[in-house]
Amino acid sequence: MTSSSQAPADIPQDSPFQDAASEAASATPAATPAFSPLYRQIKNLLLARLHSGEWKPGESIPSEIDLAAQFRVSQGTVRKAIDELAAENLLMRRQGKGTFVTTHTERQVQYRFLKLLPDHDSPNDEGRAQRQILEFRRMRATPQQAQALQLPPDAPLIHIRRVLSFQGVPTILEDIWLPAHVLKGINEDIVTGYQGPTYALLEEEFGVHMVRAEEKLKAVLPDAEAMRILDIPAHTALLHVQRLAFTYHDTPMELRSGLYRTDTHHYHNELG
Amino acid sequence: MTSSSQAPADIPQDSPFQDAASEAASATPAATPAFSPLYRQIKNLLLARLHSGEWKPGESIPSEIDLAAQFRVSQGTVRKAIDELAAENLLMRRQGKGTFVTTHTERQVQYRFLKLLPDHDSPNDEGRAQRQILEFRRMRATPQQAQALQLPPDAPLIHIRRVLSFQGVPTILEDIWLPAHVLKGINEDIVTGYQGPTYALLEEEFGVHMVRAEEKLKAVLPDAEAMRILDIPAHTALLHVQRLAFTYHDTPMELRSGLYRTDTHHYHNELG
DNA sequence: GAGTGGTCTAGACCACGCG
DNA sequence: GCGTGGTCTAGACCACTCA
Repeated sequence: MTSSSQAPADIPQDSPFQDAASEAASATPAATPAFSPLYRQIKNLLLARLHSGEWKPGESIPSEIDLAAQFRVSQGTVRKAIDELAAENLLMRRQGKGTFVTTHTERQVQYRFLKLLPDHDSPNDEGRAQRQILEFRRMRATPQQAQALQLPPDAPLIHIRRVLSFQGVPTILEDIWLPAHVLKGINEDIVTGYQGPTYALLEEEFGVHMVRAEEKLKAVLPDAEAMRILDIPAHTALLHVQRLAFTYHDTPMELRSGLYRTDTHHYHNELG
Repeated sequence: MTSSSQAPADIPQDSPFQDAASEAASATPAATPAFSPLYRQIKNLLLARLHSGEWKPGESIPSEIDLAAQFRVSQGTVRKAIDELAAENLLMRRQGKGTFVTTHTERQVQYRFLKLLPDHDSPNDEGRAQRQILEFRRMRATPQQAQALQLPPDAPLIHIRRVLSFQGVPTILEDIWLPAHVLKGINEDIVTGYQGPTYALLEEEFGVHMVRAEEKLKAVLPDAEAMRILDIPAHTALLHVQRLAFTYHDTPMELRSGLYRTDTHHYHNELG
């Protein structure tokens, strides 16, 4: 192997590594020098294959040695690429078993994005929330919604309104908006009948995998409907949580607006 | 030290990389000793030196090659230890320059733990918050406080009450409790006179470095005093943020209780 | 040009899960 | 016992910073 380039020498010329490596190595005219190490290019290839659905949530991907052979790089380089994807919660490593595509279906990580916890551990845990769908309808995006979801104006949306109850107490009133075009065949029965987290449903039925989210929190007072649905008096302050959730490649895929009761629960956050 | 042994000279005898002979010689405890890789032991040694104050915030630590020589391990092993510390925001790497101890003093990361952002980017940013100390006093920990801070009952605390204003508008009313025994020589003038984040003060004056924190959020209504200080009507819901901040080794060092106005600001959070 | 972190390799071996 | 991820080494070279 030549010492002039770290790129694998015996890769055919149409290999993406050839291009990427020589691009980085050759004196780029101007604009973006933006050196991209080999492991990051591998990472992007893995990302593309994840996004393409070649490996589905819950499945295992090829072993590090296999991938290293496929890409003609060393195991260490593949390893570093996987490390980053694991750090972003896209992959999960299990020693002795393999590397798996993250899923919202597994018990372990089912409620990754739900930060509301009971103030005191309830002895009778009941597992988790009970869901009740209040509304399911098709609508057109408002300008704000279209902008947030990066959709054209008036794009068709699915709107779901629901209540989550813990131990029989209605605690979260939530509106969810999703782009209709990615949820082919969705209907109220599917949503109502599904047991388990919304993101698990999206994953299983529509191949939409939520990867990360941003939330904006405010303290608010309930309107008449929220008072009624959550069964609370007017002077109960609520936590308003607006969420924008993303799938691969930072594509926004869900808008969510929730009202959380915080008299018996709290929103938990870790600061690093 | 010969090169035949994997065990570095400075590492305690419990290194799992000791050869079979010494492993057999040392009495292995009954309970599973929970295998700890070499790089994690290195990490703990670095952590100890950080905690000891040998390397102060803002300073650089020895180069990877130096450390590798000191610990008699390869650069890659030191590197992995530093990687983890950098991921935990204890160290910061700067290519070409060195590895530095994280500090709350630097502009870049000054407000790491403040998640309250203006709803709209204000054209006149003003930099950051104005602080006003309302109260500084010594007190004894309540049972709850003592428990949270892992202190003996009635342990002496410093209590600071203050208001943070953004662009002249009082926005955060905050109570801070700190163990008095680690803040030798603290007085009201030091606190009042200091410009900059509280954690920068603690770092510079008392060598206390906050590393991470946990927050519990609730929506509440203001009491009379909060209404007066924040200049808001009774029907303004506020975000109540209770924080427990930790220094090295997960030692709790600060208890904080804040009321945030969220009519013009919001609490921003990223979910991974 | 010297020094630092960052990348990559090839090979060896260890810990773990499972049939 | 085999295959998987996980650790560790030694050495080479690249990218960046600064004197």
